Amino acid sequence: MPELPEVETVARQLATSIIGERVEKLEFLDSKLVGDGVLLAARTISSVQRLGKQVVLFFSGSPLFVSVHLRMTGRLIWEPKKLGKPFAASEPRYVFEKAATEKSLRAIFHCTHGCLKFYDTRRFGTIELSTSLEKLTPRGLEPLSDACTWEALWQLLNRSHQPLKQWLLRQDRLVGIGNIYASEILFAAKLHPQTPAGGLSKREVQCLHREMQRILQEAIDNCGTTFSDFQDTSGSLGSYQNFLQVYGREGERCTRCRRGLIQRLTQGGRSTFYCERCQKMPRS
DNA sequence: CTCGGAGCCTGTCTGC
DNA sequence: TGCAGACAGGCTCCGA
Repeated sequence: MPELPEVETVARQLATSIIGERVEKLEFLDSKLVGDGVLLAARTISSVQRLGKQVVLFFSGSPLFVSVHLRMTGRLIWEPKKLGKPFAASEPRYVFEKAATEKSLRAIFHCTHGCLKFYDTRRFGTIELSTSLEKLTPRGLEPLSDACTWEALWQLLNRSHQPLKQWLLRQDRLVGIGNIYASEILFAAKLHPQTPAGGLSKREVQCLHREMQRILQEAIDNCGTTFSDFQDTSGSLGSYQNFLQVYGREGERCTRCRRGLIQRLTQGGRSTFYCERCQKMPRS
């Protein structure tokens, strides 16, 4: 369930390992993944960056970009040749359990000094090759960019009748926010998830904007969120799960007001968590 | 144009 | 113990 902070973490840590690596070939092991891997032959990785929820590899020479979308269960793991002991790109101390995960190996970037392996249990992830960075760049606003002022957010929210929680998940408006952080941001901003997105006051938008940036930044500082009950706790080993106030806490008492209980509701087929007491629906 | 729902996919958990 | 069904969820597609 990588969202912006998890993808940012993966991109940053991957950058420390693979910049300067020369790709020999890109091998696809899943019929769902297609592309001309030969294009990458003898190209050198010059940069790794996050664009929305995608990890994008930049190459030196004529324009060529590889975008990896991790979706739900995708993981990128750098396995150096010499060390013999592979490790997660996002966590050097990670003990890799080969037998358990080899089945989900979907693609391999063969490089001079090792392999960058793409694992994806549920096969939702994608790898895309493009000569145009513009094509790969998501349309939505980057929530931590200079362009994302509260006024810009207000403009985007304007006129939408969609419930706020579902609006936050729309990548064509705002990129990077997923199910976990949407609940956390709304809790922090004391906004009910079913509040119509376009109906917020100026003050509420300012608060939403401030809390969104604070939570995403704090999550990045903690290397994202990892759930211990997740199939195997590999990939990014962040610690932000220790800071989650509402997500996955149905029935628990609110840590803020200490009186309300955390409720769960389904919006657009996905779980939303909120405090029944301090996230009131606005009077319409 | 906006919005909601189905479908994609597989491992885990729950109930019978 | 074994099986069926529900569930997790980012994103695209389709229909209203």
